[in-house]
Amino acid sequence: MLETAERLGYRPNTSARATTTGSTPTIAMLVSDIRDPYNAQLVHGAIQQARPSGLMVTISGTEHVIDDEVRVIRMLRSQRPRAMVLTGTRSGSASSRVALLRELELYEQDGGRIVVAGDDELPFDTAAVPRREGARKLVAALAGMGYRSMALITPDVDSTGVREWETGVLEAAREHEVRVDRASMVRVPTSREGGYSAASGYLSSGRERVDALLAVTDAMALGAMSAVRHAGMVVGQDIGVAGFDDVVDADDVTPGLTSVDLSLESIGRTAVDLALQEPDAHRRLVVFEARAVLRDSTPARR
Amino acid sequence: MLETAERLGYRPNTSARATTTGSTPTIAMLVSDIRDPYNAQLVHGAIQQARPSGLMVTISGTEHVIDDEVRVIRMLRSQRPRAMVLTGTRSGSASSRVALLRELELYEQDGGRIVVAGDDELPFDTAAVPRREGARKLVAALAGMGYRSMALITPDVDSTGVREWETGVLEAAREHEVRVDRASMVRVPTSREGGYSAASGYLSSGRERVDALLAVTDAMALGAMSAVRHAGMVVGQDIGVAGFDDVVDADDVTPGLTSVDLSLESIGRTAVDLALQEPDAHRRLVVFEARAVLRDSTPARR
DNA sequence: CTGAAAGCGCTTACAG
DNA sequence: CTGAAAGCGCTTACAG
Repeated sequence: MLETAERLGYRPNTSARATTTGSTPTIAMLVSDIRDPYNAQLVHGAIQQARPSGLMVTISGTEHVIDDEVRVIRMLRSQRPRAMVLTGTRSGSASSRVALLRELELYEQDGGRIVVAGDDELPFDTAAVPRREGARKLVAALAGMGYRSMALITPDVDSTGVREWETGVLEAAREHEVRVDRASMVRVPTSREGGYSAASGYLSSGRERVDALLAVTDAMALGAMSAVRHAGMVVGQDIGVAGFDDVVDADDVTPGLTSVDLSLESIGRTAVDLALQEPDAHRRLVVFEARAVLRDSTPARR
Repeated sequence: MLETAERLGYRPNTSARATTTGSTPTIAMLVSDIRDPYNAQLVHGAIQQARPSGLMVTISGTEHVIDDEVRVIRMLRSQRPRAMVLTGTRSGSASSRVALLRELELYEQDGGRIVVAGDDELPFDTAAVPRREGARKLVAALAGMGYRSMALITPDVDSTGVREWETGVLEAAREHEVRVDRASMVRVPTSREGGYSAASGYLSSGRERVDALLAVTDAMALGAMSAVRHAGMVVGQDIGVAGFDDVVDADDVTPGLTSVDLSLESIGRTAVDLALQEPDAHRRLVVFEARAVLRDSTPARR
């Protein structure tokens, strides 16, 4: 009997199973763009953790706009995934936010589990990206190496993630007596180009030179590095540049880019882990360790 | 009635639907490692194409070993995905290959569609990566810029993809009277480190210097670039280096890496496209255009 | 054209 | 402990 099944290549029908159990053995991840190494690391961690439990991971693209996310979640609900993992940050009106929470609540009522792998801004179990701590550690490390003044390269969209980073930077700056020039920087798109234009704008502004440029993502920092070069200066020597996320293959850029390792892969794994745990009365919040990774783009001063 | 459904947040149950229709509205992609930009581009293309049709994309990790792939496909069959998209290359014994084909055949008998996004080495509809043409174009372009001799950095695993690349290189080399030093290179892992060790081995071998080093992936080429630097030479000036895949953000490496754009994203899209077409008596093969992208790592000679 | 019934392949509660 | 029946939420073929 069993061997007949084996011979015929029988495989149990997950869908049929799911119609009785009420859920499908999959984890649905909502990710903005899988080509972004930040997201790829999260997803990779999730896949790793899901596989031993026989769970599939599905990827759905969402923009950072809540309304779009709501639409995706509605679609996803049909699928009855065991869990949804929300990543990234989102922006949108208050009413959009209500729609999002409603959609998620309906999903939970159906027995779905919701987990956030990212910023701690939604009322669900979350594996939190340690932006604030990471920013603090970075600034502390730079201060220890003699950096006394910094300018920040920040995105034009406001989000919890960016605020956390800024808060961390400012806290550590105050603590270590580092001057932060905030006013000077325009807010730019979270991209390489954004970083480039912000940095070159700053360098040509005639403002007092700062010891280092801090960008909220590695991509922006790379743009800033190239702006520094195009301004005829040497990164590291004339001005330090640091990123965030530690997602750039350090050996591929010269000089190596100082950044902050956010242990994204572990966050992805933990998100799945949380998803597989029974829901609890109190919300679970796992915060990871961040680690400043110092490279040649910020050599010790003097 | 309908509005009641709407108010209660009703969503049709895909699993129940699937138990009657026999398949699930998902495309299952088998990918080695989603963190590899090569794979991320394929997957991104697939997601783009799948979404308008209301299809989810699931990602399963596989090593490049057939037996592992067979295991994953068996699992996946339970899911009854509408289609499976195979990527990458695979190696394994003849009997493993038989097992793979059997598993895939069972899946097809169940009404599943199989599509390859990668090398043309399996008897299914395939969106083919234009490695051979790409290699030809690269060598032709370099020959046109005065490169007369090249050494190849090749992987230690044999695969259709590598053979295609080699074939393309050799064809174009013959045509344009470029000397290819094959014997000298050891076969190395397909990684940055592999590229480094192959290149440094070559440079310290005392062999006659060649005009350029050609690597079968960008990652290997990056390793080669750093080996060149560590050998006290200047990439581009003393020796050219070229990669393949055009997956490296060119602005982030100095000098920019010459490579070949394989239109991976379109290949991902097309794979889904093929998956959604009715199976046909004759196998469909879509071959894409490759494009040599010349950058500073291979300046014109003289 | 409409509506009730049968069936998809499972799981689970229940009778024997 | 085993095995037949009911039920999961759909689709589809069929009777009215």
